[in-house]
Amino acid sequence: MTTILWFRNDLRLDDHAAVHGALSRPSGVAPVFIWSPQEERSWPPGAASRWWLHHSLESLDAALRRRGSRLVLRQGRVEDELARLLAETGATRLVASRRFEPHASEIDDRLARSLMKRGVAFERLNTALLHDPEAVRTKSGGPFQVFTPFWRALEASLEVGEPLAAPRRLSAPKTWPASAALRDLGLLPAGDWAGGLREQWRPGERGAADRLEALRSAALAEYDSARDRPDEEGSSRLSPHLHFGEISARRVYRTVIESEAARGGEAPSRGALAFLRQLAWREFAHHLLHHFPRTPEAPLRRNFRRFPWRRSARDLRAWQHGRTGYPSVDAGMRQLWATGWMHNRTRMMVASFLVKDLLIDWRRGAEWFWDTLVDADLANNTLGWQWCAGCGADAAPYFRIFNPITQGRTFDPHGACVRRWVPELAALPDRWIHEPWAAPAAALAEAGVALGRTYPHPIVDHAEARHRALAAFAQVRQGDSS
DNA sequence: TTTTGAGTTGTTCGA
DNA sequence: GTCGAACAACTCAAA
Repeated sequence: MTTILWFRNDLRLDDHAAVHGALSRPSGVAPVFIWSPQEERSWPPGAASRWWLHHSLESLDAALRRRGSRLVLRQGRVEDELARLLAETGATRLVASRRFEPHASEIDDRLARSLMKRGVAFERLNTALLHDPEAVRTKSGGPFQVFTPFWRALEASLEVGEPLAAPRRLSAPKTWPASAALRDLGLLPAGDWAGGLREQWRPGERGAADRLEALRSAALAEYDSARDRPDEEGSSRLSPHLHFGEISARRVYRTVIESEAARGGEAPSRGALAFLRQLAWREFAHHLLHHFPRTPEAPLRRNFRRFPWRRSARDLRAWQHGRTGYPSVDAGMRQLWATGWMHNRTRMMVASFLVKDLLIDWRRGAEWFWDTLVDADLANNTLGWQWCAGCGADAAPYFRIFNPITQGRTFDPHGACVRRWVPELAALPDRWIHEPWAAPAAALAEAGVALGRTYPHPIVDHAEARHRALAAFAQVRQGDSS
């Protein structure tokens, strides 16, 4: 008897209920991954995500080989490939992690029905989240739409048990099904632009565990304050690892809690609480996506359907390429392009700039992030953009418009981020680094900056753009029937 | 059913 | 330079 262990965004062996589920019966196990981007409809993994996936699959395969197994790779429609795999192995059981993306869970539901007819059980286990979106409910039985009550309710009921250890061995199936070669999946970019990614990241379970250990041993103590500073290494950088399931949220949660207990404090430190809150936002994002499956494409608040977004391919391109003329915005966008990642504060700032200063539809921003982020995650990306645009759950008030100069001065006071990612401004003194247009001609000349030539003039005036945004947002207020 | 309190991350203005 | 208030109204969640 053979069990097919179907890996998706759960590319690990540690604390993996589906792996344990597959091993729970005396049978051979065939671990498989099916590459089927055409089935992801409008959200096929972007180039940065594919780069990550390539290396993560490589890492998982190596881990499986150390345990007497290996990863079978296939590509095509999942339904067809699974049918073939079942035929090739004679398996009667399929085990996988539950997926929460609306389209993916539809595919899985359909598969479960068709497999049942053929006498094959499709077992899906929640390996991705701390909570079950169906189980956490408001007192009136509905889903939560505000973070704080959600987190309170979740904390009250949260029981995170001892994580499951990775298995020592996986028994091989009687016959190994055919496997594609990893490089044939075509996940790596054609041109070699991934150098920045390679420098910054180590996809796979080991890389994830190292990040968690760095958080536990050092960053957690300062997390409360340092996490808000893009010019410091204060954030956990666990997001891509969590997205691909190279580490479980349960493992992360338990490690933080146990580390705090070992520290001997009365209660978890401020840093630990702040971090767990961030982890809870990931839960909340999945909770929302599960209960409001159309939010990747449509605003949660209906009145935003009539929002007067501007269409400007030129402005959108300037934003994407880090040529808005606002150094803090441009630094973030160029870092994103080079490394597949951006600090959370910078994400908020560049998102506010696109949505409020440029009045460009948040979906254009979400699409760009989707294609460029190594941690692109439908739940998190959707929540983040809707929050910023003011049209989602717990949305930012309409008057919260980030000032890129103020944000730069507060969170990157010496312009370290700007100097690194916008090198043509590197020689400017701190005083002008976030607003080169205000610098005296002599200072610009001395720093080798010629505005409009070596670095663009601002594409909008922030003060004017702010007033324009306030007027536009006034149009979608409730009670305004226009 | 109605009421009440509260809501991640900001900026500007005027004292 | 620092500080508090204003920016408005809406929706959620619970009592």
